[in-house]
Amino acid sequence: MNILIKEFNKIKEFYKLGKDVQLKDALVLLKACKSFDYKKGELLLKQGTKENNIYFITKGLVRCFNINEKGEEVTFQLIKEYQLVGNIHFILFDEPSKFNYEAIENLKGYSINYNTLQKIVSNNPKLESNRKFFFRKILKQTFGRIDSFVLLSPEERYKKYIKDFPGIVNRAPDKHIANVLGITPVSLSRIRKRIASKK
Amino acid sequence: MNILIKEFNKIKEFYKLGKDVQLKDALVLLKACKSFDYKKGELLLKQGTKENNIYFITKGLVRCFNINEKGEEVTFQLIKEYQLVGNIHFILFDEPSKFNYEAIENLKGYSINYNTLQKIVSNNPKLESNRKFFFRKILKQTFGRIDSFVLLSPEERYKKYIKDFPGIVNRAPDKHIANVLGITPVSLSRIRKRIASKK
DNA sequence: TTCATTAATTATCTTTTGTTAACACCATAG
DNA sequence: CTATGGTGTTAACAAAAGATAATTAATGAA
Repeated sequence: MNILIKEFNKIKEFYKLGKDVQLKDALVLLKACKSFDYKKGELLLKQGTKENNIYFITKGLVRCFNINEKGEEVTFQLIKEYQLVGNIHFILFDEPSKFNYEAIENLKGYSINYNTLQKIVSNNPKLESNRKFFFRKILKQTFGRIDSFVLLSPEERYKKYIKDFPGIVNRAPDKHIANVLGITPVSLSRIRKRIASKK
Repeated sequence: MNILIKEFNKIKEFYKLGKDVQLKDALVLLKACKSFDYKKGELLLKQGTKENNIYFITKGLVRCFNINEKGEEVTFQLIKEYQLVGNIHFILFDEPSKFNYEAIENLKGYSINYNTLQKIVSNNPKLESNRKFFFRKILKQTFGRIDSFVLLSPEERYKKYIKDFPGIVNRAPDKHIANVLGITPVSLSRIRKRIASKK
């Protein structure tokens, strides 16, 4: 129970939910979840499918990547603890997922079917009125990211990334970080060196 | 009246609203709007404010730009006919706008206060259930844009832009287009030349 | 129309990035 | 323990982008 409270507060903080949402409101939801365990390397969601589970990560790191026509893997983003993983292309756009979601560390968390979640949320006014906060968080992240592409150089973007997502850089391979920043791994290596030599 | 039907259908198409929304549902909203007219160069919304009007553009082009600490103007995006202009930072995040919104062509359209709009929409189930389509459209655009930064080179990004937003390139100054693509105007000019010489 | 201003192109130079390949490092399976 | 595969760094070169300035083109106001 203590662990539940802790995790609930983390979600609340991360998604900036309203102060009126209490653990008891969320308990209906949490009861409908089942806990999961993925080993490093396993896939949570597959590209091209309309899989419909939502995963809430309590431990571990998820890589969201696309396999393009040339067969290359391009990492779109990295998702850490207390964030949600879901088939966004299906949920938002009713399209097959453009991404694979892979555990790049051993994972723990809770999952729920999106339809089930929808039903529970619709039947609970407090949860319903907090739905928008999740969209806001996602929109804020995506806007901030476009900002960083429009306004910043790759080097500045890297600095911003390690500031905004502390620790991630040490947990994921450079080639994935490079993808996220829109540059090559070689270039990332040089940027690192450049920054180090300036100090 | 005929013009209203035309414009309503354009909104419906652009934001991919549900097929069950009829003009009569939207009429409640449209009646609460007032038409506006801005001359080229005028500002619809100012950076740093919490202005709360929504503008629906029927004619003209709007530039959304930020003035940074150095006093430089950086264009974030260009908004054309049948799209909505609103203080997204205030509406979504309850923060002052990071952007100025400027008419770069003479503008015509309809505007409404966001609070008024909210009330009308909440009281009309058909409109309420279509609210999400606006968020979807915005999210889809922002996701697509991050995609293009992660996956494409500046040259490819430019090609994609003229494909996705045909005509815009001929209506806005290059320096603004360059900002949107995250490159310098000089670089855009070279990209143009390069593409032309390949053909 | 002319003049003044702003924008776009071109040129030059420097810096950065992409590409490819070699090499070193590390983990781990055999 | 060695062999293997994956990953990060470095090198060398080509291509592209940034910065700055000069030139040309376009725009708009008087």
